[in-house]
Amino acid sequence: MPAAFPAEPQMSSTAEEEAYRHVQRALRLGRYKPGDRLIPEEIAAEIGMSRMPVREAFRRLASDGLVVLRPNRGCVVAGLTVDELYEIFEIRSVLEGLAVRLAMPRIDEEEFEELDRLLERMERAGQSGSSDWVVRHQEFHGRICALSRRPKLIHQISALHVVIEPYMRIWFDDCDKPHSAREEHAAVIAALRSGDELHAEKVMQDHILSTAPMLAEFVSPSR
Amino acid sequence: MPAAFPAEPQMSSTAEEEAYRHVQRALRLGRYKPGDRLIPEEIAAEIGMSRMPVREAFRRLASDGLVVLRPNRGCVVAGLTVDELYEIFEIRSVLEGLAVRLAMPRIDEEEFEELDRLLERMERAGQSGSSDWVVRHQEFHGRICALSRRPKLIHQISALHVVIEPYMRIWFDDCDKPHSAREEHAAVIAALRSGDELHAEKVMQDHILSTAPMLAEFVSPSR
DNA sequence: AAAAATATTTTTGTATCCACGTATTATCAA
DNA sequence: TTGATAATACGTGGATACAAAAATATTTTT
Repeated sequence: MPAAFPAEPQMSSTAEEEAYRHVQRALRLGRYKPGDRLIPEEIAAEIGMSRMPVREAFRRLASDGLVVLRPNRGCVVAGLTVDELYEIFEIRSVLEGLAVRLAMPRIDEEEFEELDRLLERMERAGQSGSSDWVVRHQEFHGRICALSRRPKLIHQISALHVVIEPYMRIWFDDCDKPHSAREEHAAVIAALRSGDELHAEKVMQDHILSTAPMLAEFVSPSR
Repeated sequence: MPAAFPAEPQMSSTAEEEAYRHVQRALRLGRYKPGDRLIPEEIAAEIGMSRMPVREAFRRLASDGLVVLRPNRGCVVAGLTVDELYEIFEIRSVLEGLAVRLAMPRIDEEEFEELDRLLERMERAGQSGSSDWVVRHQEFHGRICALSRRPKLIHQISALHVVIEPYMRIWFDDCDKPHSAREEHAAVIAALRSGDELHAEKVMQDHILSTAPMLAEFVSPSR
């Protein structure tokens, strides 16, 4: 339910769900900064409900690693240290590597064309400097993961994309340079076409690991 | 905070935490069966609190994948299908494989002796048929993970161990046969001693993947 | 007797209330 | 002025209250 990828359509039936979506969205867009305190009463007022559903939403957000909940001291926006950021990318590398390996046998020509299309869309967003490059990028990775047909794997990877999303946005906004993303992602597609599962897995791992250092510069220095 | 491994010592300061521990423990021990409905009021009464903290604990347990929460219809114990069980073991294989790779450079002779001790303890528990073989087994895997010094990685792996724990217990209880576990784990230690990171990673992956089919027999057939 | 409709009970979701813990400010002594 | 201490404001955790939804039991109808 963290859901970076699937763009889940369903309308929120409960107040808790609405609170969860509302705060998660704000966090992904970087509206709050790490360390900011989230006061249930304020957020509840924003979306017209009482504190209880918001409190419950906080629990889920804490499980997702988006906020930190300390007893009697409330809810603060989680931030990543450089080490934690690298760690997340290490984890992503093996999880998405696995996803690629599992996806390979399920990709037909039609699917390759879809991946090419997604790559193209990501590139266009990148050219225009629009920050929905980040969303397109998630879509690209998400599409490959989806092909693995492993719900829990998809879910976990998606959750990690949510956690790093604010940093991806900062990174993208701060670098006009047309970075090497295009070639790297094209290389992933090429590796998938090669039919060599282990090779493709490796290419995805390398792609992900090569991204981390670029983001690391934009992580708040210490803590 | 799912915590299969670290045997966190801290006393529960909040009611929510106590509820979380209480229910998680019951689920791990297999006291409830998949599909069982958990009624907040009942559990609250058991441990002497109101249903609010229990509700909140449910949210976390749902994030852990231990229960399923459906709006307006309460909380039911999650069960794994065969596919889901295999999927979890696939995920474990790459995560724990990564952990082994990262742990390797940090293991000294003293640590190897500790691993041997843990292997021995696991074996003794296995011989005596005591079902804390499962706990010893977690300790062994947990020790290796801990050496990776990657908090989030450790946390995720630990969470997966919690999810499969009930099935591990059923499996162990149902098989008096002294299974191949001893050799497999000894092989992991040997691979770590070899100093070849990629080899050790592979050995751990194979070990984990080879376990899945044995457990799969004890998963309720369909659903 | 089976199916449908209705009433009743149970349980869930959310709001409100209160006591306690924490942070902040004000007051005072060195 | 600075550091300790007391007073105050604020926020959190948890209990309780109540409305709405689901599940269950009951009655009615065919």
